[in-house]
Amino acid sequence: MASTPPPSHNASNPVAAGDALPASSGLGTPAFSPLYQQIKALLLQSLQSGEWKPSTAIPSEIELAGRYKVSQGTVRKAIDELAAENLLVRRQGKGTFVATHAEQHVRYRFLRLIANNGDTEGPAERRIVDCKRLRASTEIAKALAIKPSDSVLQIRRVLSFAGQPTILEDVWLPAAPFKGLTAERLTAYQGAMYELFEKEFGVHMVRAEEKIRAVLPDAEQEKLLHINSPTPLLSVERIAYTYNDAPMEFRRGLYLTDTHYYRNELS
Amino acid sequence: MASTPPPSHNASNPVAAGDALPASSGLGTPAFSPLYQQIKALLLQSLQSGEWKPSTAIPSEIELAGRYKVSQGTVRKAIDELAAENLLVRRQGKGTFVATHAEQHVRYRFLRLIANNGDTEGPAERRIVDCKRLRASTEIAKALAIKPSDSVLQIRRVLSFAGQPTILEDVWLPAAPFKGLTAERLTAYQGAMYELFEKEFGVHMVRAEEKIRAVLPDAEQEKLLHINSPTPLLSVERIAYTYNDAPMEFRRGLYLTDTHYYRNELS
DNA sequence: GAGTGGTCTAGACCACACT
DNA sequence: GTGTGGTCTAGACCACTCC
Repeated sequence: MASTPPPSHNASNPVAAGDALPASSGLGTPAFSPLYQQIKALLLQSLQSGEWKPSTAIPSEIELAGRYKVSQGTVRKAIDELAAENLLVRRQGKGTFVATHAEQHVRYRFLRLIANNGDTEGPAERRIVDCKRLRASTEIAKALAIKPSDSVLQIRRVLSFAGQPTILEDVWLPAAPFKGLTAERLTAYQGAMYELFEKEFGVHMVRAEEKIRAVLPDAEQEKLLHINSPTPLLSVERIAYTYNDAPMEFRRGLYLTDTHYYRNELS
Repeated sequence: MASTPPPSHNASNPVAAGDALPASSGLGTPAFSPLYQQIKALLLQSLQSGEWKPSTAIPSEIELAGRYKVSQGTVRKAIDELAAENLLVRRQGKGTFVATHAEQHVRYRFLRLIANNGDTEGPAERRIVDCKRLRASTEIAKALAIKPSDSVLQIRRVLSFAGQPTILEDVWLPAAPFKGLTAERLTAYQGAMYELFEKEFGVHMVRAEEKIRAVLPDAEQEKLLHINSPTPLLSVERIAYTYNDAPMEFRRGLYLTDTHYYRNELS
């Protein structure tokens, strides 16, 4: 009994690593996938499908190990990666939780604008200027990976810090997943926009890409930001993605950078 | 022999986790430190001290495990973290290597400027405008964590893409570690600046922080970038850090963002 | 084939949070 | 105390690289 051979584990596993090993069906790579990656994919599926909702706990490592018929260590490694990607949050002694935008310290996770004095507060005031439904331009359609004929919501808002309008933002959303979103609901909601998306539409933004440029505002933009003299602004174009790497938001922000700056860490 | 008790490992270990466990010497936190963190610190020390040089292989996991009297798994976890921080690079079948700026695909690791058409090429031309030695201003001294009376090197250069001057950069370095750096050596060197720092001065930049704003250039800056009409620029202030988290460079870049953009990923 | 990192397991024990 | 994640170990086997 001391020499029980460990089960040749790739035999009866949750996901077959490959149907036939040497019979590479024309592809150059056999696409070997470690067990923990397969587990990770399964966990991801449970997140995508909404089986586990933001801020709730997922099953314990031991339970998941039993469910998937693998060791706890393998589940750990899968969860480790999801935690590193900010999809899950581990809390020792309590459990592993689905990440959310609805918590104080991560509320403005994607907002990199910091006050010169180091204050890391979110905007004090959020004013919805406009919210309307229209057809996607080719640019927007491309960013959101939808057809130009599809309809989108366009939201314009101004964020202020200490009474000073600092950010002018245009946000475009595919109309279908956000059916029922109006200027009133946006104005009424206390909290970050991504928090609203999560709670009211079940859309959780996972990651985003930004393209940053320096621009000069036009007359209308100057007016909304209370700018009198010629002032360069940061143009921040963002595409935000949800679980399955599907783009779910396109956003263009104009940032005033006299009292604030955009902070980035390189490594 | 099947029940050899595993050695109560915190007894004779490389670094004592704490001299006396409950005798918290006035501090609120006992500062429990896992073994792998201690190993990580030791590895970090070998990197800092220059014992292992960039692009060379460090000892194998098995050897390190023997050296530190811990299991291979513990060494693995320490290396995993250093690899995640881009200090080490793992290569299956070959070994674990000290990260370097001197490789094609990571040469411009900290340069986030991308051509609009997606080209990810580095600058085609690098022209050194000036390189002189002077006393640190209070701003520079603060950024570099040195005394205002200390001397620093100031380098000014222009980077061009496809013949078009696109980046105007001022770089400040503490004079001491970079003794002997001249405009001639900078001009002569083929490769990225951080590659030169690494090879000729043993200074390896590990991470950096950037503050980004939109600005309007003055007359001299416009001239150096061949700008005729009023054009807003991206101002990118960077502090770069070496192993021990010591600031070793302050840099201010002015980026032309008509043909390029600054790319950032959020997660 | 020998050496390296990569995966997987099983089991012990520690630190932390709730109750 | 019980349950959860966190650490550590020892050993087996796999995948990749080079000789």
